[in-house]
Amino acid sequence: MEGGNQYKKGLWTEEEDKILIDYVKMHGKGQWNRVAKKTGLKRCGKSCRLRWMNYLSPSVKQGSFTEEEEDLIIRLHNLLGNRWSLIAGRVPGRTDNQVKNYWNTHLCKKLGIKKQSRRVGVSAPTKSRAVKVSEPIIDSSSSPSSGATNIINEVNEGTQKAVEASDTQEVVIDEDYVNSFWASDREFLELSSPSLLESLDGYSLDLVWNGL
DNA sequence: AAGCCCCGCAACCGCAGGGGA
DNA sequence: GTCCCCTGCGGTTGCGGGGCT
Repeated sequence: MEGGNQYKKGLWTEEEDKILIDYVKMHGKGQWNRVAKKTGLKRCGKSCRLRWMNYLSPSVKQGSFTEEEEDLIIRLHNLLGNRWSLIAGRVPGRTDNQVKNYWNTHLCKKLGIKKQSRRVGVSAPTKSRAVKVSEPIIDSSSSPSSGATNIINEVNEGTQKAVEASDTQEVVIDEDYVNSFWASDREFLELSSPSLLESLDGYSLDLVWNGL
C-alpha cells in the first residue's frame, strides 16, 4: 500500500488544506501522488484527491441537503442502486461521499429501510461494480417528508416489480418497470434538474443491465 | 459535573479500470 | 500482451460532538 507510515492520516488541518488548494491552483487537479513531493505535504495521493473532491473543490456544495435533493436521491437510488457516483453526478454540487453518508445516516432511517443491501454475484464480495439494490422494504409510516411520501409509495411498489431477489440474492431488474418509471418521471426530473434529465437521457441503461 | 452512549461525517481501505510505456 | 501508475468507486472505520443518565 501507499506509503506505510510516511504519510499522515486523520483529519486535515487548515494549513494542509491551504497547501492543497495552492497546489491545485498552480498545477490543476490530478497527479495527486505528486502533491507530497511538490509541496512537502505528508499526505498520500489518494488522501489529497479525496480531500479536494469531497471538501475543498469550489464546486462542492456545503450544508444540509434540501428536500428537493433528498427526493432526487431517493428516486435515483431506486433507479440506480448504490451507485453513489452516478447519483452524485446528478445532484448538483454534491459528492458521492456526501450522498452515500446522507443515504446511510438519514434516508435509510427516514424511509425505514433496513440497512441491508444486496450484492449481485455475492461470491465476489469486493467486485462491486455490480449493482447493489437496497432492501425493497420501506416503511411509509415513518413520517417522511411530504415530498417523499409519494416517492416511498412508488419505491415500495416499484421495487417489488423492479427487483426480484432469488434465494441466492441475485438481483434482476425489470427493464419494463424501469422504463415506465423513467417515463413517468420526466416531469419531475425536468423540474428538479434539467442537467439531470439530460445526463440520464444519455446514460446508457446498459450500465445497469450489463453490470449484473 | 462526569461518564457513557449514540450518531453523523470525514477519511481510509481495498479493489477495479483505463491509459501509457 | 504485460506491467505500472493513476484515478475512481463503494464499503467500512473511527473520531468527535451532542444527548442522555
